[in-house]
Amino acid sequence: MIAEVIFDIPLERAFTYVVPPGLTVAVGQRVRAPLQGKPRVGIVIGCREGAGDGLKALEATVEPGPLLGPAQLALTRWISKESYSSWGSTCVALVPPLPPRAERVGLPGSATGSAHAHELAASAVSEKALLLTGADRDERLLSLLAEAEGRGLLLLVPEIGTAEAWAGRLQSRLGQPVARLDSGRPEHERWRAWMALERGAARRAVGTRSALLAPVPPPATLVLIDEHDPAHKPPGHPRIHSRAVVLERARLEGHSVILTSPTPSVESWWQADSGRLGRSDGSPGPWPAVTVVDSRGALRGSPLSPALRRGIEQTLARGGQVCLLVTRIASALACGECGFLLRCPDCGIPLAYSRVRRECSCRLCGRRERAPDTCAHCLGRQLAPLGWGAERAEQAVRQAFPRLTVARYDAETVTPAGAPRLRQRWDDGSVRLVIGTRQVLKALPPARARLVGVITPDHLLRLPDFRAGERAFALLWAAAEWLKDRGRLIVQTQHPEHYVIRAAVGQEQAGFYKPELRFRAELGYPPFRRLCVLTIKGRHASGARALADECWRELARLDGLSVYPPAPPGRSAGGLRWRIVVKGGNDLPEQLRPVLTPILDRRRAGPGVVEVEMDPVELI
DNA sequence: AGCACGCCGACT
DNA sequence: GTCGGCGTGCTC
Repeated sequence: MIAEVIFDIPLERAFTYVVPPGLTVAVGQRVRAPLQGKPRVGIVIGCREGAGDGLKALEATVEPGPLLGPAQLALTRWISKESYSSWGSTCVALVPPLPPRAERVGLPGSATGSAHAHELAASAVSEKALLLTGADRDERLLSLLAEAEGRGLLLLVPEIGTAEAWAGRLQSRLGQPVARLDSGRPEHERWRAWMALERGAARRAVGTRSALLAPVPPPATLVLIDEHDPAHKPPGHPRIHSRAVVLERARLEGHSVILTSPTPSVESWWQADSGRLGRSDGSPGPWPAVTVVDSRGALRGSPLSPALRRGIEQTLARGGQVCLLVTRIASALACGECGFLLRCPDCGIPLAYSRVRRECSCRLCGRRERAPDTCAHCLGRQLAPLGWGAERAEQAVRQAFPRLTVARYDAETVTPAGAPRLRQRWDDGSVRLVIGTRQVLKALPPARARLVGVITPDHLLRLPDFRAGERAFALLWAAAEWLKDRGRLIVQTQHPEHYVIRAAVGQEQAGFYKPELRFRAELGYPPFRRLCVLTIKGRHASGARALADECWRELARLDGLSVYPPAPPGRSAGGLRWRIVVKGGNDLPEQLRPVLTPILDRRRAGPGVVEVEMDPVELI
């Protein structure tokens, strides 16, 4: 007996092993096999009769039966083709963690098969998918799930923080235990939860990304919470949005889908507009009093306009709490004389400036360097931070309110372990004012908050990223929804007439989606066309340039695409790194395949490497 | 001659 | 992704 196995490596090929006597394996099963002399974990994708002369032998099976049925394997193949991630890395990323040592199946093992190794649905009978918006969406979701009592359920959240709350809510509403597959739980628990689903001992699960393929019996309901959240396309392989996977899985296996979001992605809104997705808007919900502060000509030296400063003083005097929102953690460093913006010489994006550490760092390549004293361009000495990142805003607020206890909440300052401590200090009122990025709204309860100040969303509105408006809209809407009608929302902006600002503060969704869809249609952005970004990295500037030109020439020969010429990411003259943006139709991955496959297959044999990002969430 | 480093092919 | 073989070039 011979088995074909794929591994977590960036290669499309499978490796062939002989199955030793006493071991039984099936397609979809997880196994250990030697690769480059060391045992590694892979997935069996094929079995056939044969002697297997000269082949190495499988070492062991990990579970007694397959983890992935035919339908899930077909889905992983689809994900791999859509995302240009190898089939092996796709499969390995989407199966549960390894079992605890005691539960491992050694030699010999027996293939028991799973309770429901799902076959492909005979006819794709996925009921119409539903998009839930509105302030009461969670409650309406729970009602829908209660009506579907007895069906399987897989509820996917964008990050671990919300998994616990959802598990609790489901349990108290539906009255049955919910399997936890989110990465917030220990590995052995996640493995056991997956196995319980496999056996049919559980049929409801809450999870994060790695639970996308969890075995729920069809027809089940697949729920994607906060479908607009960029966290649904996290770093790492496979590079694909969970929304796309959930919709395709439902089609293949015959599940139904519910997407929820206060501010749906423009893609999903459009799907609903064109009838491919049902939309249920629910009630608009309570809204805060909103003040839009026109900060044109102001805000040079302080993140606090007089109106916001007064608002903070009054809120504190009445015993309320304050949340100040920034749109990014770090500021950039710019020359006050010539306007030169300090960028990473390799990557071309502005370097993040930390005044505390007196250093600049690159978000892409991780390069760190001491903050310079003089401008490399004009030799001027007026280098100053640009924009209100969390660090700089915090310093300014501490200066303005020296006797106030101020806390900062963002990915850089708060560790998963430190979050409960801050939450405690917020709950007991020892922290009266918190400055943070949008995650702060999920981490802290709004009960005693009476003021939210958005320092400014202008940075988002001016980014050369077609999704920036959507992100600004989502931030403002989330801030208002958090506060409800308990307080005041103050937005400082130099663009008070911008449709993103007007729609958000006016609690009027159509005011955002209508002009946004028009803009995207005119310029050929999603959902009207699909995007792909190629990043070309070379060891030498000349090689990188040559490879970028080659990619560009080859792509330009394909029909039905718009291919933009190679450009350094960001605005500075690059060298080692180039970026090519491609626009195409719904089948963009297939359109690109004849050109990309030979180039990707060369790997490091060429003058550089090419990375493919389909459907990018941010273009910066 | 001896070693460090970087490049490149191979992985069953 | 990761390992190891091998060539270039520098040092003792």
